[in-house]
Amino acid sequence: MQNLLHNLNPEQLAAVTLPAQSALILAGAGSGKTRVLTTRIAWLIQTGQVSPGGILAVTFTNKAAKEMQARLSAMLPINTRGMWIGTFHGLCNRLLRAHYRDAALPQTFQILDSQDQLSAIKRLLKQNNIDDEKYPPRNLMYFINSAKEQGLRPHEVDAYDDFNRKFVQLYEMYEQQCQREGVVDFAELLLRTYELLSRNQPLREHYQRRFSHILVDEFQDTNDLQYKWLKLMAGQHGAVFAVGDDDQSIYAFRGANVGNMMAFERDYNVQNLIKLEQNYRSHGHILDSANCLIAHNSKRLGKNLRTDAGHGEPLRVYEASSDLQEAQWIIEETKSLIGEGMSRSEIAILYRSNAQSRVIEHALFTAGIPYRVYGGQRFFERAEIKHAIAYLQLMDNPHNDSAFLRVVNFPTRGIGARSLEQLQDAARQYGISLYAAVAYVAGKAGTSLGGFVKLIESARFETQNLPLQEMVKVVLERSGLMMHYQSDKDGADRIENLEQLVSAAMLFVSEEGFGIDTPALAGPKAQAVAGAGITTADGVEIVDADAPLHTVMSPLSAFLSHASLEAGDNQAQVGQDALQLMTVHSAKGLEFDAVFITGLEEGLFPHENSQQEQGGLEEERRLMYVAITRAKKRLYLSFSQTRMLHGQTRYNMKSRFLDELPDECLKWLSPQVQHRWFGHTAKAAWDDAPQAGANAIAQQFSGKDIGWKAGETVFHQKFGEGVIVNIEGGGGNARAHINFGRHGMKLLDLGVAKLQKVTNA
DNA sequence: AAGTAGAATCTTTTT
DNA sequence: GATTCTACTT
Repeated sequence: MQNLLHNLNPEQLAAVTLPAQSALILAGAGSGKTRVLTTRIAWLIQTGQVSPGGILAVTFTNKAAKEMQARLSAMLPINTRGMWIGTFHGLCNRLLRAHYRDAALPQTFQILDSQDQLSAIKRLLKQNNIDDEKYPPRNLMYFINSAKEQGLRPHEVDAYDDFNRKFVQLYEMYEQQCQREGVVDFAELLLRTYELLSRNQPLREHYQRRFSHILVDEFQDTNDLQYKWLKLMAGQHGAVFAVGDDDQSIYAFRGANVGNMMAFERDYNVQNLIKLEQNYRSHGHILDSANCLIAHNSKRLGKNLRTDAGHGEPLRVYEASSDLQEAQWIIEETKSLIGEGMSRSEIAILYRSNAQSRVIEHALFTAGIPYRVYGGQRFFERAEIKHAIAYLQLMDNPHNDSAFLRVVNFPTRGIGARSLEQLQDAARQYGISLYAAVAYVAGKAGTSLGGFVKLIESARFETQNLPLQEMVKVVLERSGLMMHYQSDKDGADRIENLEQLVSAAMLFVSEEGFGIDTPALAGPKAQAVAGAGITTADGVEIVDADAPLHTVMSPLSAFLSHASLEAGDNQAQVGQDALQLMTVHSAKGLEFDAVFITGLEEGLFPHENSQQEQGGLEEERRLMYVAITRAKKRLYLSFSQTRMLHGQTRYNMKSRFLDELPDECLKWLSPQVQHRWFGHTAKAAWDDAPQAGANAIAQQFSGKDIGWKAGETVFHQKFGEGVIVNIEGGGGNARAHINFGRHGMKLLDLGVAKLQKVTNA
């Protein structure tokens, strides 16, 4: 016991050892959140308050779930494999497999990832001759997902106008299509499980009894359905231990509702609210800046981070003349950090949007500095992998039309649009899947399609007794995928990926406890483990969904779920010591010795699209808060006067977030190019000057030229600071478009408007 | 039926 | 600027 709890600070200790009641832990950035969560579980088990089977720990990402599992294994002398630790979606998948009949799903139901879902929607629209200009597939997808995330089925959605009614109708048709095909999307996993448990009393009560302790990570990221799901799981007596940070809520755009934290406090009458405010990550100036920035938000539960570390270095702020020069500056600074002995992997370069990485990558590449970009394409999202998976999907569930269409003519086997049209007509006529409809198509089309069906069937027959990895191997050959990429001159990488799929299958099978000799199609062992089952009042035997996957599904089904739920690594070349490039979103949860936050410009960060959204600015500010709190020792902030975006040069003003940081924490670095336009370089002693000094207004220039140039920052009595975007006309009647940020774009007569030059740094 | 040229679009992202 | 989708050609 002693060793479990030692080194916890008073708040952490209080949280870990709370009585078995619901609690809300407000865990600030770098306050030891994961440690509290895992120690809480270990403590509950070690003190005998709960058995491992009584714990349900829910996370959002597979990474977080794995980390929790790993830490627990280190803390406890028991096998943590049997514990229910996973993502919302992973846990739902497991439950639905075990209770597939009650959930009205085929045993081999398959999971659509977002790509699959979008193509399913496009197919639906095309099939029903619906104008996708008027009803864009993306919007429909968003509509469907947000309805599901609120727990709403089509008939429950408020259809307030004709347009909306059409969406509702399409939502209904989409559902029918999914049901027919035996596929579920991500939101459906949650909703189906929720409905299963709310309708089935014995089942619900069984799980409610079982899970006496429910622990939730990143609670601020839960959506409405996830909140309802948790509530249902907990029942009247379950203790929910929710850990989160309202200031780090940055996923509202995908349905997360910070309001769930307040709702939780109210609904559960939470007596135990503990704030973890002691930060173990960042130096003082960095933390003070973060606190000061986030204080500008109004809707907060209230929290202020503190540290025992000293002030440390000031935040260095740099104004570049262009995005290229910003990248150049980053390189100079990283070189000097590396020179000081910092390792490259401890330096992160953050940006608001992916488009910004290109310039930086180019500069790093030219300079020969190794770097790693996060957020690229992931393993299971690669086209060749998706193709291979589609063959496997058809072998497990031939009614998956998406999978059918993906590979029916890939590699090409002479089945074109006309044959498929015929097939789709037949399928529609009989209300069956494309695969089943093949039998009804006659003539030449029928022959080539029949060949495809034979291919799938014989592949299934040949591999029925083979373990998964062998099955994958056979499928790669029999499908012709290997051959196809072998004859492709740029196919080498794809071949390599396909070979990696075989290793992935092998690894999966051994890690998930299937045994590497188990046939891929062997049914779940759950039925055999009768002891785990319970019998309900009406005599129905319930086979309990035990934690390990092999008790509820076949290796193939499990692997296919895995491919959808865990798209794999999205980081390139792991291993070598490289700079870390990523968006601010993907940096959440990580920490680095040194962090660069780049592109701090109005329109970029905060992003212009956030202005229209309710609460958009506050979310952007939380995003900035997340970015700042990633840094341990050094923080660099930069913005640029000009930037190439979407093939156009943009002139942005510096981000308002820079103005929201305390002057005494900042050190403005001298700009190099500020006054080159006027033939001389102002070399003020700015190096150590705080912002106020650097913001000094330069004297007005007079002379023959009009004295203004695009990209310059100016000051206007009424509109404040703005950036000249372009100048039209000349001499006495020159006019300029000036971007005043919050006040919008203005067209001003340069002869009339009383503008002052601003040389802000 | 398959490959190629022009047009539209473009925050953030996990499951 | 770069990708992705549609329309057109062969």
